[in-house]
Amino acid sequence: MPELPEVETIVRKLKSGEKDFPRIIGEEIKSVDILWERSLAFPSILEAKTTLMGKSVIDVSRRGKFIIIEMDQVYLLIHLRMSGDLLVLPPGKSIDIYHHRFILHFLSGKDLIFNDPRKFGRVWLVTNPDEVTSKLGPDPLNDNFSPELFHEMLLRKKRQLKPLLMDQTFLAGMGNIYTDEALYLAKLHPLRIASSLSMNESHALHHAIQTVLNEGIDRNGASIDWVYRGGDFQNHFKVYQRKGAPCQHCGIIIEKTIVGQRGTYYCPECQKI
DNA sequence: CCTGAAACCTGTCTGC
DNA sequence: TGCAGACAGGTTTCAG
Repeated sequence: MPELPEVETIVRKLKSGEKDFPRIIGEEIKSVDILWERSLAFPSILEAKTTLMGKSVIDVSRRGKFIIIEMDQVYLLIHLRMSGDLLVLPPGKSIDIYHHRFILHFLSGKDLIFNDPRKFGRVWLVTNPDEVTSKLGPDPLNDNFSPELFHEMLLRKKRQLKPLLMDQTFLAGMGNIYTDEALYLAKLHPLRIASSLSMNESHALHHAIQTVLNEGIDRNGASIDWVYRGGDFQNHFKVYQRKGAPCQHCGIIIEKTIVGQRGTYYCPECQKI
């Protein structure tokens, strides 16, 4: 389920809490369960459990699609990949452990659960988040991500726009849905070569990226199929999963193709190459 | 540097 | 009803 808006939504819930999802700031760890060993990317299970015991949560933040849980002298990083999700159970509440991979039990009785049916998600325990996130490109919602910077970044790349925008070392946070939506908003074909964009086209794409991400966050992310629930953005897609439906701008039928092994939706009239 | 394919996984949906 | 095959919000690795 997770692209930047879905991850941001989860981070905000972890920090502030809401009904049936209590906050975890200040919570002290009593014990750790690791139910699928490969979910822990680093370090060893023994070392992770030993280190985490007795630590308290100081803050929760996001870098690209990584969730960063700060504790004393150590950081827990979580990447949800394709099917991961986080939930926090109030004291006394339990749930079927189907697909649970990693659990932090807090002294208060709350549980932080990493649920991940497809087992692609990963957890890291490191003393410095940079050990995991240093290769990421700029965050598209960060103040330092200016239209001018973006244009310079694009000029240096002779790559197709769609795979480039999804490359986390280029830009951190875009995934398949929001990339298609942003390219549609900017009226750019997914196969356009990045270095061929004019200043106006770069700026339009910059604006489109921030617009779709902010709308996604405002709507608490997108819920699709059986994986993620809670968000509303799926009801506002302009092209994603709208193959065969008319473009809201020109009325031409939305098409689907494959780009970089990913299903790609676009309007052949509004997004000419 | 860039592209495409395969691998890592389970669940759901479609079509025969 | 059953079953094979396609497909799914991501990333890494490898061949060319």
